[in-house]
Amino acid sequence: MTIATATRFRQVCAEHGLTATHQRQILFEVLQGMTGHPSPEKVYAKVKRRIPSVSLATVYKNIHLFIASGIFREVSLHHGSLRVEVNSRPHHHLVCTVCRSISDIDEKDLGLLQKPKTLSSGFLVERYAVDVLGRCPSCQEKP
Amino acid sequence: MTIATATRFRQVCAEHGLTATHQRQILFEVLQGMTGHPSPEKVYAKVKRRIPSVSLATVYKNIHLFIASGIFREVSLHHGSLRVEVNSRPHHHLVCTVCRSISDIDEKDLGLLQKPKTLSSGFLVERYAVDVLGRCPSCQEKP
DNA sequence: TTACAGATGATAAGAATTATTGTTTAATAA
DNA sequence: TTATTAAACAATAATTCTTATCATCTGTAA
Ligand SMILES: [Mn+2]
Ligand SMILES: [Mn+2]
Ligand SMILES: [Zn+2]
Ligand SMILES: [Zn+2]
Repeated sequence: MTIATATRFRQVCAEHGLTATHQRQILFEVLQGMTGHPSPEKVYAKVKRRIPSVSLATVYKNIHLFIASGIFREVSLHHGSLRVEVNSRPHHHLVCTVCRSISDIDEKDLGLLQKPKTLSSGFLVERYAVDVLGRCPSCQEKP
Repeated sequence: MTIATATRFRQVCAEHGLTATHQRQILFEVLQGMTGHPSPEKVYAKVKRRIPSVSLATVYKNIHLFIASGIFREVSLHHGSLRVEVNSRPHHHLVCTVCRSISDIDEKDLGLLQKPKTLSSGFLVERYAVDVLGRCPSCQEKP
């Protein structure tokens, strides 16, 4: 870790009211150096190289803390348990970032996309799934 | 169950090459009668009212079977484990429906949306997350 | 009707995540 | 600097969700 990195980490912690612990700093640096969408286990493996005594629970807790603070995001808000889609109409989803409730919105009511069927990357498109992220009516009351 | 429903179920099974068992029929009817995005436990509870001896494992297995056959969908392809987003640029995701790999696509390269900031439903929009579902290059080889 | 591949129910096992608890540490003020 | 204390930590038990195993049963087609 460079002095600059360390300083920036302390700044980030100050901004979000977090205690600047050694474990958090290494986790922060490890995450910044990773690509893709790593799992907690993958992150843990990397942190452990630099802090052999680190606990998996600490990695989980601090990933959640970083996410709650907005320092990092999670890839998907619905990574929990399996849910069955029983609505056969073409539709998308309104996902509340606070309570994680999911409600349907008809494709036409969203009215926003012209969907390219091919992408330069060689990916064969089947369909688009849009999550509109935000706050549901009942979660707008408390700030 | 009406005769019509039973007949339609047999037809669906025939189309997809599935054995038409009693458990599957009740599951099918229960799913069709539900709204929202039920969990396997919720579905199990309803099936159990009509077949008290049914096993949770059977419900899981047949939900997966229905999904694999395309009779129902799952709400999200990434409902597995937590993944950290370490890419801070505005981007969306290409999700392979076969191997479930997730790769990034820059917002501008997707180039498709004009995003309404308000929705009639009273939902407060923060941002949009688009999953482009389809087949990644390596999964296009096998049909 | 019978044979049998495939489905079911009971339950053990596994994977991912969270809770608990005793110990250690970072921040702050004397 | 050192003492104080709330917060964070490591270790690990517990919980939740899902899948695997296996003995028994059943739907299908000959
Ligand atoms: Mn839906
Ligand atoms: Mn991404
Ligand atoms: Zn909400
Ligand atoms: Zn693929």
